[in-house]
Amino acid sequence: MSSPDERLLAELRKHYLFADLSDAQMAELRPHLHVQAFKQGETLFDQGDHASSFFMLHRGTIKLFRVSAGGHEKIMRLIQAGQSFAESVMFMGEPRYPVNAQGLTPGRLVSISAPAYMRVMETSFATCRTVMARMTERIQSHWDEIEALTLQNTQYRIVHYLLGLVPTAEAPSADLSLPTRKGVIANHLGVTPETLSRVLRVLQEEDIIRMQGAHVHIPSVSALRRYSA
Amino acid sequence: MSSPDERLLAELRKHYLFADLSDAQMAELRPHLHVQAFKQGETLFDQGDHASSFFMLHRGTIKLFRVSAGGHEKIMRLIQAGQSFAESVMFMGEPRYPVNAQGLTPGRLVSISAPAYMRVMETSFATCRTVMARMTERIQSHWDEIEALTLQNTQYRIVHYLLGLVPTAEAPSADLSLPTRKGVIANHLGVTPETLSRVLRVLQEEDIIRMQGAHVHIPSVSALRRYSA
DNA sequence: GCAGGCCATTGACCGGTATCAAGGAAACAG
DNA sequence: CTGTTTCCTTGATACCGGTCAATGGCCTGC
Repeated sequence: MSSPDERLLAELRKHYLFADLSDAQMAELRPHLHVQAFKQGETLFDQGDHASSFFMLHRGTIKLFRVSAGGHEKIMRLIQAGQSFAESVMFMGEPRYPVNAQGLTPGRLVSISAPAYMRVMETSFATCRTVMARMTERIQSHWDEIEALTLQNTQYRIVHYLLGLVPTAEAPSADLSLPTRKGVIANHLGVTPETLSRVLRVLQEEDIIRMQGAHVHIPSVSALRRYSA
Repeated sequence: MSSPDERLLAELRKHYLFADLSDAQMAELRPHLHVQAFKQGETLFDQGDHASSFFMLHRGTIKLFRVSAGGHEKIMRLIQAGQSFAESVMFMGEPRYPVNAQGLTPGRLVSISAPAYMRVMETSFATCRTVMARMTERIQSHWDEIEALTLQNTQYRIVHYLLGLVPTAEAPSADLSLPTRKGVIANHLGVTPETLSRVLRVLQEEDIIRMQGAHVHIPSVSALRRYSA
């Protein structure tokens, strides 16, 4: 746990949470930022924990998840380097983390004091507006997920997940790497690893995709897109 | 389509969108508010429509829903009198409604010009903060819904829906009316009307609830709560 | 190089929920 | 009051995806 150096600070300013802040505002915030390393499998916080900070992930991968009464786990969100998470604790009367967070890999993150950031935001409507815009995007994506869970079958969800990983939307073909283990992806999509495996096999048998470990080759993105219609 | 009268204006000010505004701010907003009646079954907007306003429902019930490629419908949210909806269009670069909206009953609503409200919000951090807090609540409820869809069976979801309708959390027993038709509720919960009917029958056979049309009597709320564990 | 562990795959089976189809009850119009 | 419509209920059946169990592949550490 230490303060971020100049280099990291410069990187932070590219993130939407800090992009619109003045140098003075940034300086005010600086003492309330802390860098923290974590190990693979390390618990960062548990659902229900009292929350005074939110985070920006610098290196590594984190899963945000909930656990059912029956002990089953559902990954709500996978956090990759450069993404922030748990900003919402800023706006809670009794701030508690709504999910568990655990490192999927070792990594480093920056914790941001929620009250301190809130004070700065009070003097930056531009930041306010950006934060609200991001929250709106998240709400949209939740609606998309709820729609997919109720209206579409698993094959559709898996195909759409793959399409979401395609780097450039226009290119006719694509090559991509799965961002994490297949079991984790399956859980995130709300299916079992067995089902994911079976669907991917069908896609390979139909020559829609080709796989080699975590590497996926899509000869025709439009063919894959047609497949989910 | 007309301007709201004094009485309605006073009612609006109880709503979180207007509660923190000064008289001057309210006066500035007034020309950008419009009252509008709608009929049962009337479409208020379609998903993808260009959006320059959001709404506050004054009387009646509205469904926000999406339609799958196969023509199936999923109700994302049921709006009751006093609730606002589609505020998020304020924060979009290219504002388009993310769902369809249709009247389930006849009713009246107030439309609010998104850019006008945004201008006012710029001068009221208190309102900003409240809006962000509401968005946070919505995000939480989406997470709850996603968790329920992936981690819990339909009986659990239905029981929890009933528990959410109980007026006072403390009372040992409860009486309540379903807010709309059962088919609509079933769709909102992501099940078929047949399944809802069957689950409700089981709950009645086990003497957990008693039903008479849209009226539900719960002899023991804690027994019902235990039922979903 | 070999043993052990983790992860992915494959197969057999089961169960929950949707679907299809029919009947019944309540609301509504004439 | 009666016919009509809409909604709810009930039953029979099908199917998707989960669960359980076994195998195989890859990586790691010794």
